[in-house]
Amino acid sequence: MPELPEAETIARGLQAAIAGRRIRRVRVHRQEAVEPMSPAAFRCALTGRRVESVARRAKWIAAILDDGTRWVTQLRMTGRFTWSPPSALRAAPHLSVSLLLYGPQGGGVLRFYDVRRFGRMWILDPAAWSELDARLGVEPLSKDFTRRALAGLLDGSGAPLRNVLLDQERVAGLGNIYANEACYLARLDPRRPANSLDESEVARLHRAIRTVLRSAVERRGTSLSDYRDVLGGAGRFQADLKVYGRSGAVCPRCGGVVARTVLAGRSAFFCPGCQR
DNA sequence: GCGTAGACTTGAGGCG
DNA sequence: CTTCCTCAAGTCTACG
Repeated sequence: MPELPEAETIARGLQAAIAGRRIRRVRVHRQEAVEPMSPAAFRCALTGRRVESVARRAKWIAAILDDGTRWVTQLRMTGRFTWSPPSALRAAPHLSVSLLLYGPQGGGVLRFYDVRRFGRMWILDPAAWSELDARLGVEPLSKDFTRRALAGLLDGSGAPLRNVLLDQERVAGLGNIYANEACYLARLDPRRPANSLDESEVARLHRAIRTVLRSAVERRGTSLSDYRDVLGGAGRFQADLKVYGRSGAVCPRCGGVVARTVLAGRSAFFCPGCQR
């Protein structure tokens, strides 16, 4: 599911829902979700803590707690949060972790679901968080992500462009949907060796990455199947997809036919007519 | 060091 | 209708 725009939408939703509230109760329904911590240690680390704020880094969700630790979630493919009033509803299938939170304006239940069970949560002290943060590449919507910075990242690799854009140690937050869409918008063949781009092509790609991500954040992400925001709302960027998941469709720019190929074991979509 | 294949996991959709 | 096969938003590990 979630790439940068989906994680951003979820983080903003969590900030609105739980920032300032205190965690009263924690239940771990699937212990793999918190490994290598034990469920008991995880519950103990969170219970009684106040959530100061919630933000996104790359595709990770990080809540800062009042003891200085970070409660970090990696959503992977199908991880999903829901926020609901404490009274309401029973849990649905695939529930991994649930928390009860209260604040001055009342409380609610935060639930973490994950059909495919890849999603994980950790409690990190400041040093462990710094280590994680340092391992991740530049935020593509930050001002550190310059054309020059992108050129430097691409120069280091002869692998296909699409694969390099997926490398979280280079650019942090792009996943398969937006990497493919950015290549399309930049009119670049995703199979091109990353280090073969000239200056104007790098400039086009830089602009395309930012345009695609900003637009997808504004649309609250792409809902192809599982992804929903914390209140259950779908994203709307799926209507704007030009190539991802659209092999055989007509290219809206040149009238060619969108093709699918496999790069490093994952689908790549592009229009052979106008991506060079 | 670099790049790719495989593994993890469950469910949906296509095909016959 | 059932069965089998392929594929899926991510990332970590193991090889060549």
